[in-house]
Amino acid sequence: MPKETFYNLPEDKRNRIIEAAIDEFATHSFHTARVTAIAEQAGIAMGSFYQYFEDKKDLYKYLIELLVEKKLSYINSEMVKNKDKYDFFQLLREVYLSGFRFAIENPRLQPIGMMLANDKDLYREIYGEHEDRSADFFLQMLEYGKAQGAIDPEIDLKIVAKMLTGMLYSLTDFIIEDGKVNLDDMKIIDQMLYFIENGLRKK
Amino acid sequence: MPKETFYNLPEDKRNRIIEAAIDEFATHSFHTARVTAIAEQAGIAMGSFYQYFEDKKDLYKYLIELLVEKKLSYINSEMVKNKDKYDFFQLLREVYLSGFRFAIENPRLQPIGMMLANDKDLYREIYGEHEDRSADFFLQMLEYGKAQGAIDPEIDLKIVAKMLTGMLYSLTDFIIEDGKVNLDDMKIIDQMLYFIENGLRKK
Amino acid sequence: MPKETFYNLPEDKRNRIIEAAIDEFATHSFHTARVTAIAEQAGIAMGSFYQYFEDKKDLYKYLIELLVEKKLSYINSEMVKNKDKYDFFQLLREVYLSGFRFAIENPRLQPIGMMLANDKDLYREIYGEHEDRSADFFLQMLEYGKAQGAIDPEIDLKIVAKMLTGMLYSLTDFIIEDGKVNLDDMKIIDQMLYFIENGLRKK
Amino acid sequence: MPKETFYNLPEDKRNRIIEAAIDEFATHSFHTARVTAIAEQAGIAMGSFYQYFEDKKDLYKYLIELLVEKKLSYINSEMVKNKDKYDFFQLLREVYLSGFRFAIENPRLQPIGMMLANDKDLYREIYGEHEDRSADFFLQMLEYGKAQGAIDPEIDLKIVAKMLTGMLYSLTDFIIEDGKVNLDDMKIIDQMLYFIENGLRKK
DNA sequence: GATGAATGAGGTTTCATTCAT
DNA sequence: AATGAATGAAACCTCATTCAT
Repeated sequence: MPKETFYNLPEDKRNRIIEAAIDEFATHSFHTARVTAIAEQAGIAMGSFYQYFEDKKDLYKYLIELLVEKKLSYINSEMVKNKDKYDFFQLLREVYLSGFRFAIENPRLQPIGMMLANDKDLYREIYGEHEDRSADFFLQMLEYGKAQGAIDPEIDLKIVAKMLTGMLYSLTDFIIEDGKVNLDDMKIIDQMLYFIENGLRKK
Repeated sequence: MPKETFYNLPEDKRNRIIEAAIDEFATHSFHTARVTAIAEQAGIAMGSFYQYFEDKKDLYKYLIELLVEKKLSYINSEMVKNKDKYDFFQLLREVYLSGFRFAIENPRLQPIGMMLANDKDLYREIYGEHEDRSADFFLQMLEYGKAQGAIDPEIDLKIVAKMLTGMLYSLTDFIIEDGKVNLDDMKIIDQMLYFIENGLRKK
Repeated sequence: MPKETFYNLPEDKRNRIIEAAIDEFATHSFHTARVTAIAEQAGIAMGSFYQYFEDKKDLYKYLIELLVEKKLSYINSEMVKNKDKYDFFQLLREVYLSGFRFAIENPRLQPIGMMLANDKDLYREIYGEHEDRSADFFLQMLEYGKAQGAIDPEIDLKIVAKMLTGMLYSLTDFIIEDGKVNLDDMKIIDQMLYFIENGLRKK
Repeated sequence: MPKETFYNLPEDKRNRIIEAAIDEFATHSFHTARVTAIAEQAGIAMGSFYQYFEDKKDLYKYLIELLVEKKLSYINSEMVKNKDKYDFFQLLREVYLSGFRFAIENPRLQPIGMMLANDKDLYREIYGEHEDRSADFFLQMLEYGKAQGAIDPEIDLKIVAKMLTGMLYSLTDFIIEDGKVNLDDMKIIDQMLYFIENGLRKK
């Protein structure tokens, strides 16, 4: 919740600040990130920062909100576009794929999320007791898949949701690290899907 | 690489320092961890700390080394004991299981590893360019399994190694969070294995 | 000495500013009082403030002047109305009484005066070397009383003037703190007068 | 409550810090007093300050405690020495006199007390709900005097206690301002006593 | 004249590390 | 070798005042 003043800023400057904040939080944890660095890089005076935001945490929360929103809209738009065309596993593929695409197009955002996930106190301050939102998301998908009869009913969905989350993160990391992955040949996705599908599909 | 003096310390005091360090680094990132807190909790003088270690990072590296060693020996001892009795999937089960057991018995060590994994700079400083040691470990296992003919040859092992790593971390986290998981009923493991095995096994 | 612009303001706005300033200076010392708070509460823009006043001190001086004026006129009007009807002690009673009444009716002004009295530097900046204007006032009264023959000639008027000042302040504070004092029963005044009169009256 | 470290300091340095603090708080309110100035004047590093005290308020509270203690012991020693020799008014004289002496010998302490008295929030933080400790002190004395039959029973002691407090402060201020008052000629005290005694004594 | 964003000096506090005993 | 005080470089944040529209 930035202050009014922030929203009144010319878009250009507002963006500079957001970009600077992303840069800083992508390379530093919340605690080691320096307000000074953000202000400097954004080309504003220290004092100005505090006219836009209550404090460092205020900016951080705002940023997280922004990123989540961006990512969700990104993923959903893909899903919504194709919802009817796919069965559960194709849907899952889309989710992973859009996740990867998002990460590739916004490589600085990945570490921010990872760092937040690792600062339990901060995470709780932002999301309350919601343990893990990503797993929740997968859990819903899985329940949908189960209802469709696509998933082996023997399988504990809660555990699989956790596993899918972990895999998504690891692979995303892998893909970004690698840098030069070309998602279009889809091999990595297919490999992964092949693995998951065999693991889940009802026989 | 602590200084000579550290190794010359009576075991009792050395342990107190290590325990204090674990406590601090388990609840704080490298940067927010305070040397003062460690010294205090260990019951040594601030000045003494710098007679045992070069600086904070020195202690940290040493600690990481220690933990890795401890974990590896933990896992390996289990494996070695049973190596001949199991096929690849049973081996994998043992690896995961011992990973969980280790985490449950040493719950403070998990967050330390997670935090390190998220501080790329620090990670690199410790492991050089070695991207991900856990994935390396799984990769070796997978190659062994492939050689045994247990694994579907279609599958890209490098990717699966990453996935296995991610799953292991996520599930470990899940198990620790939950707190009251009783590994003895093995259900969670079986669920997971069921999933993985279907995903990998040669048909 | 506010700027021209201030005096040109519509009375309503001018009053809002004065009221806001009183509120702020009644609850904060000169240094801790915030211009921002005053502007905000008065409903004017920060920039406007500096078009009305040179700076914070400018407003403050103006305010003090205003308050002194208000208080003096308050007291004098009572006195003047009744001057001929009373002897010295009755006059003194009126002074104290009107002092109390003023404080009760304007409870926010009391702390402002107290705080100023305690900031010697500020006080001097406003009143120059005039040590203590309240004592001066009492001194004049006392001299008048002495001339009338009402006061014991043995008594050093300068000292008594100081004492009367101190008592007035303390009692005013006492009365305001108490909150629910009903001046109409006059008991507190009579008690005080009884004490003072015995102390001063010529025998 | 300073930290251990402060008490372990060589007396010389400890005194330098106390002196510097007195200097700063005698000329600035709690809020405008600067830790920097104290450290500088005491000739210690900024960081050292925070090894001796929790924060600025910690030092301030300690200082107040110190001053109160000093003043009380000062007054009491005088009283105790002479308790049996004097009747109520002589005792009162001693109290005032020792109050003046204390102020003259410790002229920097007076403004500190005055400023505290004017910062209601701070005062309450230090003394809880105790409205006014000085008035309490006088009230006890007056009750003692009344019991002895020295004081006119018509008089409301609570009010007089307040008045005595106010007078004491005003006169102390007067005396210090004046600078060159020679208490030994006692005239000022006698004047004041003459006034008070007439006001209170039973007739 | 009015507005409110921009500025930056200045203050408190933290903590890794050094130093003196 | 052990101690623990000393140091000072940051970091965050506040607010009076100026500036640009």
